[in-house]
Amino acid sequence: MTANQPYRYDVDTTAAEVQAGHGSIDDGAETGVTVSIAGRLMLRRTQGKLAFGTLDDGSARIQLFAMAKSTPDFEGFCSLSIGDWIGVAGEVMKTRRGELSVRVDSWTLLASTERSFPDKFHGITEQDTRFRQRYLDLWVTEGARDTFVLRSRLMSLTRRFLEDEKFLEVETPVFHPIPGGALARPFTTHHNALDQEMFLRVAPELYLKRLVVGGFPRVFEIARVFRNEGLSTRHNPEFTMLEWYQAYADWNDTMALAERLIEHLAVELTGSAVVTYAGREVDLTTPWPRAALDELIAEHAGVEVGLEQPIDELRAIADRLDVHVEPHHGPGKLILEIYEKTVEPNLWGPVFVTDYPREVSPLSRGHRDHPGFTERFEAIVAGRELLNGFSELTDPVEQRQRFDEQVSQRDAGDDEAMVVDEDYLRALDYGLPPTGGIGIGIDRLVMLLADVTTIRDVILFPTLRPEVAPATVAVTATPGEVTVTAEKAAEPEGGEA
RNA sequence: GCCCCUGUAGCCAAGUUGGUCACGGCAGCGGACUUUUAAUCCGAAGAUCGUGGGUUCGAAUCCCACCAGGGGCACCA
Repeated sequence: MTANQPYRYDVDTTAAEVQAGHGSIDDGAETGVTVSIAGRLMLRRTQGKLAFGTLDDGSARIQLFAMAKSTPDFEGFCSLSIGDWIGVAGEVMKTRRGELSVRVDSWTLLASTERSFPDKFHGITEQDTRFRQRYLDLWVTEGARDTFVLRSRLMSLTRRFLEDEKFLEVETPVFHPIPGGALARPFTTHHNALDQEMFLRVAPELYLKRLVVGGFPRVFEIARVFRNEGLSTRHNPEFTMLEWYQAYADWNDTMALAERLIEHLAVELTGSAVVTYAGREVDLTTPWPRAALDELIAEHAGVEVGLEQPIDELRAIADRLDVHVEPHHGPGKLILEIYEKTVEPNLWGPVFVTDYPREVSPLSRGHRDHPGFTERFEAIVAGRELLNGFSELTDPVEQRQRFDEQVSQRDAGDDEAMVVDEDYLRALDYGLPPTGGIGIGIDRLVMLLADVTTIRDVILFPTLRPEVAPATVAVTATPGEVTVTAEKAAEPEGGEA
């Protein structure tokens, strides 16, 4: 059928526009308005000399009304398959039963489906089929498209918001010679020509701050980042992080801007600053409360913790609270672990948790009046960590010390600890002005505003094991040559690769 | 990485104390039908029961291993 496939088709409206423009006409009435639309045939009801179809063009569904006496190739129209792409031109009218329809005065098959579409009523229930064949899921699962439309609008609104604040959108490398900017295990890869091991970025942070050094005082990036960690309803190995850096600003400015952005997105996308997530309300109206991490521990766990306490005492508290402890954990890490165990599950938010220990915040500037802690904050919204920011550490000498501490932690067995980035230190040597910065998990923000509880419902193609065994797919080391031997792999298509 | 659950035609789905057990629906195929709405009606067809072993006279059903997915735990955002 593709042999006769037309090269193009003139479309002049959408199903949603037809519904919006003519929904109120009388039953059985005609409008005199002729439209041309295209999409997939999702339902079909033939009835002798009449046929009804349901066309979905991605915007909405609209009924097609065909009559043997006026529809060209009526037999052919009746034998279309569910899932076929067609273009239809005809008058907008309403049937006697009051269904707004486009009368099929002419129609064109644009593409036929060679595979049966899923059950027209039940759709797809197997989760992996939904993710692997998202192109079907988007058609047959109620609301599946809406989430991704919301995601797109969120991206667009975010860009506009930051641009209005005079931020410049930039793109920084995905291949990093040194992984940095977050405490996370990276993916590794190899560049043949350079014979160089490379890391996929775990965060764009260090490059973005280099750009502040370079004279862009307000920069942001919507960055796909990669972390070699487990999968869960809240984690996908590749995910999207918004980061921005603002010169001459501190963490207070950054918190204020972040809460304002999120309130703005909620109002624009859901119509209200009060959103419902998993059946429970979250009021995103600014300002959000701020609470120091050690004070929260005192409040929720009833214990006083401080960096001046002997490490054994902290270990004892951790043990008593059934907190997981590793030998290489210092006092700051212990306090963070105690917080995550005793406080975080009880927070719904929104709330800015502030004052993280220096030991676990190697890129954050020391707190101006809370020794041993930093001007770092995370926001908990709907019970989840949504963002992480701080007054940036600008002093190259102290930054080197922090890197060295990270190296010690790595040597002590923490494989998520950072390594020294000499070029970043060199950049700091040239002077980084006071700067506030932040990273916001975009996928989780979409989950919040779309009210979905699994990250796989906000990522079009989430990471899954391949359907074919990896061993059957061989990628040669020769540049430009990729050999795919898997049985189910796509057969070569003609034309350029 | 650990624990629990799931896997029956393109899709949905019954059957899991082992014995006409492969029920049924949608889609597809053939036919009827001039206002349907998951259209309806009639007819014919479609299944290595995730894969591979094992137990048994007999396995979708019991056992083992493996593959894939989901949920939870752990780690992170």
